Amino acid sequence: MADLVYQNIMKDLKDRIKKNEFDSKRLPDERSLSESYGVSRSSVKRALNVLANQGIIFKKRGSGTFINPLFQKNRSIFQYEGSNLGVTDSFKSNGEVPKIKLLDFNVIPASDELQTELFLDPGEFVYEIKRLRTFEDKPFMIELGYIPIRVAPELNKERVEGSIFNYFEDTTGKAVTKSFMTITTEPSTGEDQKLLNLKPVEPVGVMEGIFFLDDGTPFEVSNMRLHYKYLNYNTFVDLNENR
Amino acid sequence: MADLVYQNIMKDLKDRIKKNEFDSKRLPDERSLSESYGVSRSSVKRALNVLANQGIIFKKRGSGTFINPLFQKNRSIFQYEGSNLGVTDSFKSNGEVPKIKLLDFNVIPASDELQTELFLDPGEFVYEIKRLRTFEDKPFMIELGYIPIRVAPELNKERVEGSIFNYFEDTTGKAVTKSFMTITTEPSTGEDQKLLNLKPVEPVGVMEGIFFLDDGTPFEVSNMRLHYKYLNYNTFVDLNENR
DNA sequence: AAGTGGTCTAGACCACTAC
DNA sequence: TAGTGGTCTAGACCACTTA
Repeated sequence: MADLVYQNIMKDLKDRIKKNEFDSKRLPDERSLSESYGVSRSSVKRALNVLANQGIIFKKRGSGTFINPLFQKNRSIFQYEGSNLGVTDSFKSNGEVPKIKLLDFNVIPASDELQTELFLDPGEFVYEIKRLRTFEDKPFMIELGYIPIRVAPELNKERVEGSIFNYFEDTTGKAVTKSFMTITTEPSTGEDQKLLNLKPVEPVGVMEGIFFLDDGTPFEVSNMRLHYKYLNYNTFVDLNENR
Repeated sequence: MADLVYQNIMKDLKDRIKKNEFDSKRLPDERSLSESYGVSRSSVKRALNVLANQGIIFKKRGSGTFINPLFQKNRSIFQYEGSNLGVTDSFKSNGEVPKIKLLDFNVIPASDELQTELFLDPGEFVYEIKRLRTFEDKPFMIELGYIPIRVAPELNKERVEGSIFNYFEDTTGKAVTKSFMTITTEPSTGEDQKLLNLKPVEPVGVMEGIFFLDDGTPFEVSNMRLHYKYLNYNTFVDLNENR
């Protein structure tokens, strides 16, 4: 894929961590890695920072770099890692691909709220796309998305039955790379129970988000209701970078 | 507080953005900023990367660095801004202070799992602290935490009835600044329903995490069961793994 | 004292955008 | 072609941990 030094090192280290190559839970020091990979220490640091931001490793000044023991524990099939955005890419694809059933597809005027969130002018139109995602014949997510027609004028019924992000990137070369997300949970509604095969006592996880293209253009507002067993959101927070 | 070059520049730029100083929505180029701040371009880049990772600016190779219009137009979407890790500080902004009811407080040998997660040697002890958090007399969270006695030897019953993070920072000068969290949801158990005043059909949000000190020392493993109306997690994701 | 990660510099070259 | 952000280097010095 990429030919970037730091990304290659990052991927290599990730693989080696997954293979338990560093049984001591400790990585070699940065200067050694720099030498063994034949790159500058800065590039090693950059690779390590990416892994640290994903919560895979953490660094202790003065002592070394260590593998996060929580990283491989508790992995469900569907998992947001902060390293993927869309649903399609969030599956540990062991060959099996999630499927989509289109429930509803309309073009409607953007509400006030959507105008604000998608940065639209009054009177602009959006696609309203309601889909049910299934995996191995089990439904796990009801997705209600809104995409401005101005941004993606070529959507149609057939195209939204697959990954919209992938279709958009393939045809325009523009990728969806950023998102704001809000995660909450609710008791399931009658519709949730019917579509997701839930008992009344079983809840849904709700993920609401705005997705952006790399240049900052808002691309989609999405409301995702997940079967509670599939909500598994991992996140690493570092306060030093948040203010 | 900090005397770091990139953080000072980051804060300064954030202030200037909030003051609408860059009316054109476009920031000066990196080389100009480097010169006007009297620092290297690398430091400017680092400051800009932090802002980009917070979704406040977007960088477009070849054209420049731009302010996210949503940040100026609707800053409330950026709720994560200034957010804190601990429960106590999350409420401070509203003026109200949450209260704590201590349910259980023990010192026990660390289980194998805790040894792994907190980087402990066999035979080490941890505090087991079970607390109920209430806000305006309404309980909203059951918190089960484990803290190594080696890290915080001076805890006692009285002290864990307040904010442990704040107490620890006040007495040692070391702050809890990082966390790795997994967010899920579950139907409520009988205990949840009793303590959190939930109906059987109402779920809990579950946040499990390890909290770290700034130097990377694991400080606490925590399992938090939240009244579903209080689980509200905001996050910004940027696929471009910068830094 | 030795070893570790953190910060910062000065500069080279590359990739993309706009004109 | 000029200007922008992206990547990468080689090295200096600092702050902290461990022995």
